[in-house]
Amino acid sequence: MEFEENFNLENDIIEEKLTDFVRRKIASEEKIYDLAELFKVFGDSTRTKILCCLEVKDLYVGELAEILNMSISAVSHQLRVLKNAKLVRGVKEGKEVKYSLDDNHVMMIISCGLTHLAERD
Amino acid sequence: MEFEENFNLENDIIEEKLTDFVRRKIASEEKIYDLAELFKVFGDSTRTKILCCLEVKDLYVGELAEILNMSISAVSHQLRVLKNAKLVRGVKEGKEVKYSLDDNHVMMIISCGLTHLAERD
DNA sequence: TGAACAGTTGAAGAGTTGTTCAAGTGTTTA
DNA sequence: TAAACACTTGAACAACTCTTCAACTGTTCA
Repeated sequence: MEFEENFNLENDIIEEKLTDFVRRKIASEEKIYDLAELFKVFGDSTRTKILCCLEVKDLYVGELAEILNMSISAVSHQLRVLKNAKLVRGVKEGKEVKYSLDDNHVMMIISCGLTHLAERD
Repeated sequence: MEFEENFNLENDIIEEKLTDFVRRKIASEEKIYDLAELFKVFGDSTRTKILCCLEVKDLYVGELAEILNMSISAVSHQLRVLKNAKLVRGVKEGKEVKYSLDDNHVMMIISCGLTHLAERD
């Protein structure tokens, strides 16, 4: 009885230690949150397709819309999401806006994912 | 008038070529879809946190629940998503199920994202 | 100036997602 | 065998997401 209490207590301490141990080892709450927010942006095939297109060539919104066979409005909405995540950049050229990738990490992340897909099957 | 028609036609052709050119250069519709599905899995901080924990140590569902301060049910639901994406693996050990990372690409993708976050600010 | 063009933006609606709760499975222990 | 344990599963619901539509901004050209 007394022993069992001690045993449980010890278990609790070990349990506590494990919890703290893992919590201390992983990235901070904030970093993991930002990371998930970043991946969320890649987690839509329209946006991923836009990024792939922009790797090939800088493009106007209308061109992207034609390539993706989507409305200009839908593309524009997604470009805003990509712009907020600092994955693309838009430069006004007269009436048109030319978009390009903002960062060379973008395609690194994408090819990281493609490698995983290729090797998991 | 005739010239203008030709000119427009030529424009259409050039336009067509750009569209085809970019479409041919990018990954297939299916690959991009799968890629987005993969990133969607990373795009939730609970799941990303689970992956980070499992990098530190193989863990039981209950341990994960305690570390993340979540219900066992919620964790189990997310583990199923991760299992379906072949990112984690669960092995039954008596009453308990021990989960581990299924693939060494998992942490590569995560650190790819962390690098991007670190260098963009 | 005004009409056409290229793109942005806000609201709305259908669809999706993540958590909770309650009920279930399968294993162990008394 | 019955109770306890460690999960899993399905339904339900609130919160979020993506596209569409209509209205808007800003630029060009006649």
